[in-house]
Amino acid sequence: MLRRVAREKVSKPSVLAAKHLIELFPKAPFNFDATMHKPDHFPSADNDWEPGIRWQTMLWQRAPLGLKLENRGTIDCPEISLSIWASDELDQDFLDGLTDEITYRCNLQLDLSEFNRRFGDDPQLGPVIDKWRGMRPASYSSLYEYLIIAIVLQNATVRRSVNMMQALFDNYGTLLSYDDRELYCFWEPEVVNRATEQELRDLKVGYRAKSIKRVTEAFARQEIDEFELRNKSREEQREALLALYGIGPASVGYILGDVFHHLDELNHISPWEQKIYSRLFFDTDPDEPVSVDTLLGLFNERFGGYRMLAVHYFWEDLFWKTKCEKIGWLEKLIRL
DNA sequence: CATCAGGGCCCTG
DNA sequence: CAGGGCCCTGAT
Repeated sequence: MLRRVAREKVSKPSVLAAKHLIELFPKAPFNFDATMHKPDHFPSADNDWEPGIRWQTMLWQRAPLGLKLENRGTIDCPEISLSIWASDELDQDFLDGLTDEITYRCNLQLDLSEFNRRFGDDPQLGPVIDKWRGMRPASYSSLYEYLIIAIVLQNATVRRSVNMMQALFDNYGTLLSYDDRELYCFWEPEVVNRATEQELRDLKVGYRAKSIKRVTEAFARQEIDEFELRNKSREEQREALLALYGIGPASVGYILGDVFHHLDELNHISPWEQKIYSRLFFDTDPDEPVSVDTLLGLFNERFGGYRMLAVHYFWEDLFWKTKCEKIGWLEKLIRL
């Protein structure tokens, strides 16, 4: 049987000419870089970062946008300058809605004071909070987009996830040009919904093609609504997400934390995470990790109410360190 | 060259 | 509820 070769899009980028500027005021304390860049995320063509600046594409109200977020403040007096590029002029209603959405996704109004008060003196967490004070978990994507990211993460090394994501952008994304750079913007679910499972398979996503297809279909048919889900309970959200084909407890755990901001969500620890936590909290050899139950018990006892947020601080701290220093034991666990 | 596990999940028995 | 299969890749 002949296999169709995936079509490579070689279209020129669409140039976004119209520019708008908005000031955002996150709730202090706010750490710009630790919120706007997560070194544990695999690099993808829809965003870029350098200290003080994050570029991010965004599909909002069917309009592909180029965003640039720039740090204009300090941790205790935060301010973000948000530049927005679009193909056409945007009206005030659109900009207001967009501002609200970015504020939600990036968790800009999160009040960290109780967390800081409660754990500021913790011998292990306290120093990490001091170091990253104002950091918060954030999602830069819609729920649909995050689900796609979660699917390409499954059972793959980082390099493979990067390749799968790039192939999807090349074929279904929109290449945008703004602020002297070219970044891909996500597709509307309808676009991938028109593709066949075989077309997706030809992008070397493997058996994930079926999951991508089924999840996309659920959004194209509007069987799942991110904004309705935001107002439901954590368990209702969990149930709705688990009902999606190809989405299991590991993906749901990330989504409840990053997308829906549940700061106490931590039920699932995958084997590679187990090794890293064992080393961090019990100083064990990664080859002989402590049990998942032991780890969950420890988190529950020490960080109850903020399990996900607390672990997020340790986790990000570790991955920031890997940016500038070699951590031998960790490199084996993060397979590139 | 072959074999295998990987930042899961589904399905089967 | 334990375990096999799944796509592809790069490490061994």
